[in-house]
Amino acid sequence: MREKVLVAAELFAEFGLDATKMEDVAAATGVPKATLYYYFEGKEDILAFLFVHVLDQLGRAVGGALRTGGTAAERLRAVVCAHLGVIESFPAASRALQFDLGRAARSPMIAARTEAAFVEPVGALLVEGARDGSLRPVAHPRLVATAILGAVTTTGLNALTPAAKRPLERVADDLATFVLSGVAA
Amino acid sequence: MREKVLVAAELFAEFGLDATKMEDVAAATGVPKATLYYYFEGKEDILAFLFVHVLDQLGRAVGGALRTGGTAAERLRAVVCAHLGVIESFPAASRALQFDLGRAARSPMIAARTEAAFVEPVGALLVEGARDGSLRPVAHPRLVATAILGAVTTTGLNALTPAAKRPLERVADDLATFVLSGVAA
Amino acid sequence: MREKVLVAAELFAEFGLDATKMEDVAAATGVPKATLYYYFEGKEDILAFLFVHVLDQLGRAVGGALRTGGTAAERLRAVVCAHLGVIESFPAASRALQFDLGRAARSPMIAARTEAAFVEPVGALLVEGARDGSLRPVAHPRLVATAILGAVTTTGLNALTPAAKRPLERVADDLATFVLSGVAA
Amino acid sequence: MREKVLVAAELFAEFGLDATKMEDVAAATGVPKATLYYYFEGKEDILAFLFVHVLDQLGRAVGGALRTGGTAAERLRAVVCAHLGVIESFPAASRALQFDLGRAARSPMIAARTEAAFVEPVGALLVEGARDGSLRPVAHPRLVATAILGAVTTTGLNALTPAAKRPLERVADDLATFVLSGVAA
DNA sequence: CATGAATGAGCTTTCATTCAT
DNA sequence: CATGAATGAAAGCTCATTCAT
Repeated sequence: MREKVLVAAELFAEFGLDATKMEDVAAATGVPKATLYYYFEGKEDILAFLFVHVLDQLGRAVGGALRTGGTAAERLRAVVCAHLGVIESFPAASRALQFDLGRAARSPMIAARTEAAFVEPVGALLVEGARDGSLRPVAHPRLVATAILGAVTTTGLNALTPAAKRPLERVADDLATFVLSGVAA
Repeated sequence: MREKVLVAAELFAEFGLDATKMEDVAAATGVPKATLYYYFEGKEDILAFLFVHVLDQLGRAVGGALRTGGTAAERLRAVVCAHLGVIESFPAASRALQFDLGRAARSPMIAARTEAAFVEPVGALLVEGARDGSLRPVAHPRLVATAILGAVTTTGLNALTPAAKRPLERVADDLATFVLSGVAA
Repeated sequence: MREKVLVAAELFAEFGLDATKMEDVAAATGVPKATLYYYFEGKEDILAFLFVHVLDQLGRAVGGALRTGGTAAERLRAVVCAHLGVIESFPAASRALQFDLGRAARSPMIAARTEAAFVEPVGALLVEGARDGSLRPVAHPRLVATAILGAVTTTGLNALTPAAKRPLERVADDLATFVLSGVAA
Repeated sequence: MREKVLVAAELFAEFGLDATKMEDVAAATGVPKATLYYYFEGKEDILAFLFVHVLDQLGRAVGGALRTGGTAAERLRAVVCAHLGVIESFPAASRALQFDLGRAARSPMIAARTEAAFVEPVGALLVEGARDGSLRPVAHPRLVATAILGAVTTTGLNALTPAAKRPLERVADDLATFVLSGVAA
């Protein structure tokens, strides 16, 4: 029942929270406005549901990539691919999420879930990589993990979403190489 | 006169475009609502003014960094520092900008200016670096430039904006190293 | 079954008809909303049930007082006491009733029952008293009966309902004396 | 400007607070809905304005009657006439007021103003009458003042408002006589 | 008999914006 | 130039009520 609103992600992504009217969500889902209020607290609650859905997918994807065998470096590459895969699967919801990523105060819950789904596990992976020798030791793993999150998200949204999209693999390859090796010669 | 609205950047950053009422802007600036309409087309125009202001600063900062002497690699490092500097100088406006970065369709003008201020010159720098041998040749310079933009912006907003944060230099150093060398050993 | 809603009188008295939601009545009585609709036509029907209940009590109380032996004056005193007794027994419902007493058009049924329960019999008592010599002849018995109704109701609700209530007897005594002798020396 | 809503008293009196829509008030006054909100906090604020208006009139009328020369008894008779006069002048608003008289908690302000406009001064008059010998000493002046308020209000609304209204003087005379002499022989 | 689930129909309120002065 | 006053246009949300089970 609640899942029906997933098709409204497109709306929120395209127009944002405020420009998306409950009327629109009702029209897009075929669920009467009053019924939406029967299942959700309000508009923000619907958006939160969408976000949690995407972040859960991200968390699962990242988790799966981490459980891959191989060195930390190999697994980090897998994380980048998995992350891009989620963006490709839920482009609208991912874009919607991006809007509010910075607005941390607005929803501590979102910030916390982002932490748990990405920053925390990737930070740990960086530490692990420094031990197994496949990654360079970094002074502040979480800061770098955040940088990776930003790089992948921004690139993914720009390269995958629009009409003329490049194949996922190409982007993933370029991006993973950038993350692993940087741009220095 | 128009500059007076800069103090309202905080509002837009904190609450977003729609949740920020003209009333609030009037209260924050001390300029009567009707007078704001005398100087601006409307609410969006005020926000655009804010964005253009930040993007101009960014463009100038990036341009200055590019005119620095040294190899492309050295100048890229300078770009990262300059970018972080702008975020530190205008944290609120930068955060506000971040909200709408993904909402490309919303304001093609913003997308164009972001291109001109960052993606385009940094992409060119990457190509130049490949020639002078200080940077690794990359298949898609703009894609990598976008990744850098995302990495710096996301990290900058997370590491610099909130209260008790690390010194700019530390963040800049870690981040530039990540951009140049990646995380691989 | 239907009597279960009597506990909701408090709600109607406190908040009025419109501000009292079926939800609230359901919560207060423990009877599910849909079940209330099984036993009542709707919200107004529930309120009507409450009113009829009180007015029946009032009618019975007044009737009882009238059948008391003694002069008309003595029986009028008994009526005042009985009326106050009903208000004391059903303070909430009495207060709720007061709200709608003036809104005559809203419910002719209520007006009719008020007539039948009080104005009519008390008016007759006044006429009777003029005959037996215990009461002063009045030009318009119903008008005076209405005045008595207003005096007792207003005083009763003000003196009995609130926390620091005086004993019923004291109020009844003062009030009956006022009704019988007025305030002239 | 604010006075324009006085013509809406009829609506509130006829239908009550909740059944009277802002739309109706706008239509009745010719003032656009949004403009009503420019001058009033909301619907309740408009009703409060109406009440205060009537209570001020009542207070003034009572005050005027009290300043009349003569014994306390004579002045009490004047008070009853003045009170009925206010009801006759503002029948709609008076009826509207009656709805909420019992709902004290809802608006302590109304209760306080009723006190100040009627209960308090009339109570004092009763005490004064006991001194000048024109009125019978009563144990609880305020209680009796409340009874008088109820008698006059209830009677006034019932006898004056409806179509077939009796002349004010007749009602006033009967009522004043009842208040002064009661119904006993 | 009872009731959980679902919804149609509105209404209050909020603002961006305008314009006479 | 600047602004206080006024308002048109919307939209979020609530609830009484229904009905299948």
